[in-house]
Order: sequence, then structure tokens, then C-alpha cells
Amino acid sequence: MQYWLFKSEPDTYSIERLEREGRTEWSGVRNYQARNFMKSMHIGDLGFFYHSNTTPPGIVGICRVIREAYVDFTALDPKSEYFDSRATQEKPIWEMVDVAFEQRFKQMIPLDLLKTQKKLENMPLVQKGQRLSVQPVSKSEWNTILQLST
DNA sequence: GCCAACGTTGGC
DNA sequence: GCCAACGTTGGC
Repeated sequence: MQYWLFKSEPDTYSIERLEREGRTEWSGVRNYQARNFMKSMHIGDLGFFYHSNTTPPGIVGICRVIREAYVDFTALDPKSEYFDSRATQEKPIWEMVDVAFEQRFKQMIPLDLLKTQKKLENMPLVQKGQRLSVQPVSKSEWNTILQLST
């Protein structure tokens, strides 16, 4: 069992929408490092749901991996905003997982607060210039953040 | 809206 | 294989 963090701009896909829909395909990731993290996910893994590019940014809840990595077909669809002309049926390049809604925090844990936590100083999330949209979270980081959510 | 940081592209 | 140019991310 591993822990993760998924970033999403709420205008694109919010925790509220995930709560409403129950589950979603995490399509559109176009970064190799983030894709590789998704390929290493297993059913039952948990992830923090992070709202980026909003005021304030922060962790808003938890989701759960319910399907392991498979072809992100949006890369093959010319009509999709995530279309990648280099992707083919034989070599689709990009993959995605499915996640389910797990929990929404009563209050967002703002990035500001995460940055003040000594125990979280090594998280990619709090590093300046870090843009990775899917990243691993250690068990101790996970627990530290859970404490902040109560 | 600005811009620093980063990943990717492509000329050489 | 280097690296400048470019596009994107995302905090502020």
C-alpha cells in the first residue's frame, strides 16, 4: 500500500466533482515522471487530492486507486484537448489510473500550512518550482498531513 | 497577470 | 550530445 498526491486545477476537475461522480479517469497526464508514478500504483492505494492554481492552493481530500494503469486514450483522440500526435495504438505513450472519491476534508489544508511543517520539508509539493502533478507521499508524511486535517 | 522554474524540442 | 528557445505549470 502506497500513498500519493494528485494535483488538479479545480476549474478542470475538483474534489466536489469527484464526490458527485464517485470515480474518474485520471487522464491527461503528459509528463513522463508523473506517468511512471501512475504505473507503479496499485488498487487500494490512497492519494491526497490537491487543488492547484487556485487561491489558496491546498489539499482538499482523499481519493483511492481503483484501477491500475492502462492506456490514456485521450492521447489518441484528435478531438481531445489532451491529444498527442506522437501517440499510436501500438505505442500509446500515455497511461492513466482510475480513482474513486474517498473523503473530503471539512477544511482545506492550505499549502501555506504544509510549508510550515518541519516533517514535510522534504515533500516535492513544498519545494519551490515543483510542478509534478502526480507524486509519491511517504507514510510518515501521509500521517502528518492527516493529523492536520482534523 | 507576472514570472521563476522546469521539461521538451530541435538545430547544430 | 549540447544547449538555446520555447511552452507549461502554478504560486503569488
